[in-house]
Amino acid sequence: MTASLNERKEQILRAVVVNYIKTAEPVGSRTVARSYQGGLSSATIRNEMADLEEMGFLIQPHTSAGRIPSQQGYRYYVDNLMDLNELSEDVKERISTSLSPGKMREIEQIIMNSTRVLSSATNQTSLIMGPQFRKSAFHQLRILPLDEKRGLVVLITDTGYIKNKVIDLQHQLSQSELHQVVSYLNQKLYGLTIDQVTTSLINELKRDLFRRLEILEQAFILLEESLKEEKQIRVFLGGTTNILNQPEFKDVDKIRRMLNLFEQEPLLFKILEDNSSEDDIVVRIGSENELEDIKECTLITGTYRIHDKTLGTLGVLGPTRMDYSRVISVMRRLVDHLNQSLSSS
Amino acid sequence: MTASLNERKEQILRAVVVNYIKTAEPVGSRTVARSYQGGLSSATIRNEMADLEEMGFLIQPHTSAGRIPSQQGYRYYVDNLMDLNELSEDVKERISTSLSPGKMREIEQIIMNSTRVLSSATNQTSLIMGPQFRKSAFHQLRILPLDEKRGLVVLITDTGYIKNKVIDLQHQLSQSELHQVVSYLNQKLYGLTIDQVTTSLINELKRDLFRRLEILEQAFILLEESLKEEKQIRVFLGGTTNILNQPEFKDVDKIRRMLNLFEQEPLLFKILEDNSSEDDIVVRIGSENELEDIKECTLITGTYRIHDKTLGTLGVLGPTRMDYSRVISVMRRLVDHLNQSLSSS
DNA sequence: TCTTAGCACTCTAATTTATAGAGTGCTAAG
DNA sequence: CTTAGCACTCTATAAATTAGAGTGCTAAGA
Repeated sequence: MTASLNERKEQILRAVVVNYIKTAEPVGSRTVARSYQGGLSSATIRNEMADLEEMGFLIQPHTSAGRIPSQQGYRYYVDNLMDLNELSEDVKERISTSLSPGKMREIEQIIMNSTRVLSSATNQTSLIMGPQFRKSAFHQLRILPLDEKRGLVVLITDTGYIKNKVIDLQHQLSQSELHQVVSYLNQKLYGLTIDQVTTSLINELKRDLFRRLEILEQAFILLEESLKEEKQIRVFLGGTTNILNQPEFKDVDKIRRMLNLFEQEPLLFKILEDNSSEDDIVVRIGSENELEDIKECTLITGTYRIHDKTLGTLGVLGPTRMDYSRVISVMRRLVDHLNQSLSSS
Repeated sequence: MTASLNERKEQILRAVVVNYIKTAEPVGSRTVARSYQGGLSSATIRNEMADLEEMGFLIQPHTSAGRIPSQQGYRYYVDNLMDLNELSEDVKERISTSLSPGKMREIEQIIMNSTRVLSSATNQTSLIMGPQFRKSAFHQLRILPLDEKRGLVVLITDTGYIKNKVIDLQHQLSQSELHQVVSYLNQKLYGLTIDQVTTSLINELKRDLFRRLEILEQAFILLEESLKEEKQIRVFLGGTTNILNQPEFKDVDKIRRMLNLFEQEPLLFKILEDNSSEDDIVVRIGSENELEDIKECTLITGTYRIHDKTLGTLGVLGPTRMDYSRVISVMRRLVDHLNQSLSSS
């Protein structure tokens, strides 16, 4: 816990942060003095700023430049100084229309729309992880015979995931046999989370069933496969090009590293998963992030849920100099809308 | 048709192209002289190069630099001078293993694997358009009741597409009613391409069916919707970061334009569709491309098919200075493998 | 004790100048 | 027709110069 600042220092720190977020240029004492309510000379401000630097809230890029906020400075700002700004009607509307139900029963649709809104309303890159398949509860399994040789397995979870997979039915099963198997499985698996459907459970069921039906090997293999395949989850990205507008990414090499990161889905997944906490919204500034590649970035994540059950996480990733107030406001509203529109369906 | 060149000019042009592709630096007369079989002085080469420039095959960035190939130069090289290089065992293997059947029944899997191989083997950005849904033939329609209120429509085409969509079944249909509708539709639609399933045909069927069943409005709406939704097609991208390694993209602004293009799926679709001709492989150099944004790029596309029916198109996009020989070789082999592995399933 | 005007000092970023080197075109001789 | 030789051009890099923003410190004033 860092010591708290007196009123005046707070006001100066806020001025520096706000200004720097807006202009991306180091902020000098004169600039702060101009915006300071009540009037103080730049010299006084200079003294205070020197103090703030010594205390670790500000940084001087070089001797004759203004100050920029340190990571600790941003942190103090977010925790104590920032006030959330009211969203424009335009943004509010885009959020509601893009999540308007009716059109969308598919969860993937909702997610992709969310990335779009999130990135365009914040001018940053957004990433969204859909409902965690592994934590969804098993709801229904169906097998549709397609022709003599092939069938379609359809797996449905309580969070609205619908996975399908074509499988070989080499040992031909009769309609009624198939039906028996399917209803047995549905009965046994209903309500379990996908994580709970372990290999050993499957084996147990298999043994159980074998007594009654003998040609099921195939059916089980496919079940296992279709589950395994979904262990990794999809992360959706939006507005990746937005980082190119940020002056901190004028260096091609940095751009490369970022874009490279964006192509590695497992990493993105890890980033989001690490941050899905009980709190609705989490702000991780700079080195507060675990992952080396984003230690110069800020990640703001929000978790959406349905009846207190965590479904997924959305995130905004950008330079530490990001408009915290705006991003958090947008995130707040989007999460609320998501919670609402998912609960109502 | 441009005039053809004499042996010596061809040899010089080839040397310039090959060298420039390799080094990305303008090629001087000395360099060409060194690699010239049979020995000629740089002065002679200089004269020839001056001729080639006047004829439009070479360009001089500025007076005291070497030459680089013009668009026309590349074209001549590709049409007359290039010999396809043998692929390394490594690449061959990656192509076959990534397309090995068995694992993959899903067409999307195959496509995504192809993007990966294509971009990594060419060091360029690859884009692939899957089987054109609209041109696939209707195969089967199924409706699975999920619970009282909802059903799952499953639409299957002859090219292996499986689309599903959850729909409301507000006016409740009995099992048998549903069954009647579905089998009627299957009978009527079988074998038509999706493009042929027009709104007017649907309306006709509707009228026809209304005589027998009255509560079908819903079912038809969903059919129409699920078809409409798929009008736009997915284009998969691979290796988008590869353009950052190309020296012609050291300018952040160019990068932005490119990445922006990559985010606009409809444009990518148009690019690929424009180039899916009868020819297997098409090379479009620079301004031969329609789209303004890629007039400084070369696009090499390949079309894969099954029994002479065009399924989809894959492309490699990079600067005009690209290793034509290698890209075409990789593309050739990948297309062959695709054709083969799709025909066999 | 706190504030502030004043001033010398520092450092960067932009601009100018100088320099080296690669490559050319032309000429004239073989 | 080929080629050695040479003056010339142009760029890219490095070095030098300059302008300006902002600081820290001092000393005087409230």
